[in-house]
Amino acid sequence: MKQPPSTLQRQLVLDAVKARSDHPSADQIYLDVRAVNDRISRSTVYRNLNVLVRMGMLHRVKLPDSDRYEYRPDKHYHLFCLGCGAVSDAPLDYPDELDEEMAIETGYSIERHRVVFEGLCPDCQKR
Amino acid sequence: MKQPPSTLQRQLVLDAVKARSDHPSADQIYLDVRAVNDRISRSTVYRNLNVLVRMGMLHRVKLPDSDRYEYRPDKHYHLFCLGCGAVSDAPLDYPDELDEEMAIETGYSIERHRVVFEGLCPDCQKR
DNA sequence: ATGGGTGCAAAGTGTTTGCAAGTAT
DNA sequence: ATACTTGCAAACACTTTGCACCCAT
Repeated sequence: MKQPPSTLQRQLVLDAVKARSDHPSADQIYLDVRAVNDRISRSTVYRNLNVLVRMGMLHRVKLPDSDRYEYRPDKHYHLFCLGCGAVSDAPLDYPDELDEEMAIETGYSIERHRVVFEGLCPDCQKR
Repeated sequence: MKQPPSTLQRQLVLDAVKARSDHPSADQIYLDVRAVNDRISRSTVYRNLNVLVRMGMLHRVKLPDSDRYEYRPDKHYHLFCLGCGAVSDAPLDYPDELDEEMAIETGYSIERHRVVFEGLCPDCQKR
């Protein structure tokens, strides 16, 4: 039941995330949205991020510093740079079987797993 | 260079974490420490958790809700219950090779990766 | 007219920090 | 003496919420 955004504000939030591939934080999205329309409030951006995530149109990435958002629909792993906070998608497949295995082993019903690789990006290594 | 805790407060914080296997949050640790000595402040607990993590005597587990702490020294994965927030260690080995692979593929220098399985624990499934 | 969405300011969490006083070596 | 640690309160970063108003159906 994926509905399209029903307000201008919602659409702008979605567009802002789509327009970036660097996993922006809520506040970066707010700033991008503000650059387009400076009458939109921070709470509206936060609220709409939550709505869009609930609708399944965006995904929230949980990182050591804060939550980030992405448009890419498939589950995947992430790389986090401890130096500059940059985030990128990891070149690894998401193994669904692992969730099933874990469910069987532990009795949990597993919805997903999240993986974050932490290290220094090439730029930060030079410094 | 693992030094033993040098103050009573530090020792109590370490003891409180050691005494639990349920990955307590900073505030739960604060409460446990308070139960032993009610003159210890919240900031002292937070500060000492940071010190102990920096010393390598404790490990910080990054979870969707807040940071948790554990004494177990080896890297491993975690299970997080979306219902009640319970955390446990996952029965899976930590593959060091994966960090090397990722480093080669991406140019990052990888320090570690963190894995959290999210789902419902057996108790929460019943509800 | 009804239900959802908005902006604003205030409140909420979880954590850190400035500071003056205290403690250990 | 020196460097480190404490308790307190205030500050912080990030996010959510109460409320009155607005908009679209």
